[in-house]
Amino acid sequence: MNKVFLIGRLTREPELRFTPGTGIAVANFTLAVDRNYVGQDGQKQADFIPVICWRKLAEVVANNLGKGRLVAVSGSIQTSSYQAQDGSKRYKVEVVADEVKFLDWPKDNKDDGGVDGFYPVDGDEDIPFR
Amino acid sequence: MNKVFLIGRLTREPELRFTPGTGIAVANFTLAVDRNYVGQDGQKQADFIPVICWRKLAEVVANNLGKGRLVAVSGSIQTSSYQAQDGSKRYKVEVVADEVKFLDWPKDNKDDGGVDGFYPVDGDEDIPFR
Amino acid sequence: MNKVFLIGRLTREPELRFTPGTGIAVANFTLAVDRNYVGQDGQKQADFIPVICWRKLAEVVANNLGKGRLVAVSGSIQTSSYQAQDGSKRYKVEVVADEVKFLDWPKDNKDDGGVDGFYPVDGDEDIPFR
Amino acid sequence: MNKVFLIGRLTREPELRFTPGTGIAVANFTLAVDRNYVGQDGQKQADFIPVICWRKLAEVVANNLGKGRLVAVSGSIQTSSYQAQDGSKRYKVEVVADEVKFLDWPKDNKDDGGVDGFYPVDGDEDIPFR
DNA sequence: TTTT
DNA sequence: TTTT
Repeated sequence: MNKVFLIGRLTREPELRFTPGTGIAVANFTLAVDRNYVGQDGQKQADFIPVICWRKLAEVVANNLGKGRLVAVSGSIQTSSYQAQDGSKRYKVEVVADEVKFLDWPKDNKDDGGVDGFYPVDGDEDIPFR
Repeated sequence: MNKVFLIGRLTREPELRFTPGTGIAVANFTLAVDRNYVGQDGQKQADFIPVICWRKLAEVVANNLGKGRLVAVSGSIQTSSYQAQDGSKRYKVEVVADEVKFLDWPKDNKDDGGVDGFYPVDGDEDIPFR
Repeated sequence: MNKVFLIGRLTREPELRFTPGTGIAVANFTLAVDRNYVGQDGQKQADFIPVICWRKLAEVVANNLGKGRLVAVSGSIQTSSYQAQDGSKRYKVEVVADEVKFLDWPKDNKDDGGVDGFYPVDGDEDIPFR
Repeated sequence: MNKVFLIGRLTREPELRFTPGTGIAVANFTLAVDRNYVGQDGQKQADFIPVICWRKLAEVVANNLGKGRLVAVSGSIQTSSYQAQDGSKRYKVEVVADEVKFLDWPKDNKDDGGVDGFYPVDGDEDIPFR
């Protein structure tokens, strides 16, 4: 069992890429998740969690989310290792999202029509994926 | 919201340390969490997740767990940054445990007496903490 | 381990009561949580989950939330049994909240001033409790 | 979002049934989940949570689990209403499992062969489902 | 109706 | 008895 639930805001635009041979969509973003407590010396009060998602979910995320947007993410923790430029082994820990739920919608958003009624209004729209 | 649930096995003995000035106990271990799927090319089938715990929980973990033990962990994801030896900034992602539940007990364990039947057998013992 | 995470909307005002002798605050509400799928025959598309909370959290909830508000709840499932009016034994299953995070704020809300910008806007406000 | 994680023991054998027309497998069981705290007056220290599962998972559960077995369940809370015998409306709250992980294996178990190597040993075996 |  |  490996389950994660996060609610936080994107620190920047998601990055969308495609796997070289197979052309599968991958999106990366960082989620700023506020801590409930404050550091005794005013230190960092948020965790900045790297999130990755794949395929249809990657595209929905890349096409609909931007810096500052509030989302809920469910998924799991994935670890991997890779070779750094200096040849040393480095370890990566990130969250693989399998659901991303939009929890707000920009107030100044003008585009509130949307094709064929699909439109993530009021955070009550689930992302179709997989 | 920042919630994590893991079930897996310790890859080695937990490391117990104490904070310099204040002497607060900290334990670190890595949890091997099996994936449900297998890589198409026989790749890695487990995630190796760094876990940290504090105070009483750190001591209970260090005194009772060892390599191969099966546990359930609940907690949250914590990120931090630090200076690497070469001066570059590096990022760390780990799980801060706030509950660790023992789910097995070594079969070859001889010490199965304990006062008045109190003994963390069968994974039904909750770790008192905080 | 007994952990629950929900995101949904209140179906009505929370009910605030106090325990008879001790005067401890208790609040009850129902959370409508949309399902991701639709019934093949247009059946119910939401679960209506009973939630209870205690003490300070009960008061914050009762004083700040109303019908239609979007929240995230973390807690656990609690079961109990009781005597029905006809003397038969009945079983109750509900969620005991230990965190409630506000995820929206009513649009027509006039009270958006607050001292020095502190105001639970944008779902980024954590409920202090316990 | 509607997510549940439980670790507990079955209070009895699972019940396996099949839907009337379509013959889909359904299994029901109750999970006894110990509470971390004790009632001030020695009250109940466990929650008895109704769990339902479907199809392949229902069959695996019914064929492999019995009273007292320790499992981890992930799933969601589902509510429904029905007509009681006296005509009154009654509400049901239960957990729909989508993963069940075996965490122990009976000590006195003689049947440790199993067809084609499939055998839930050491709690490290995931239930294949869906 | 409750498990260890 | 159900929310948007």
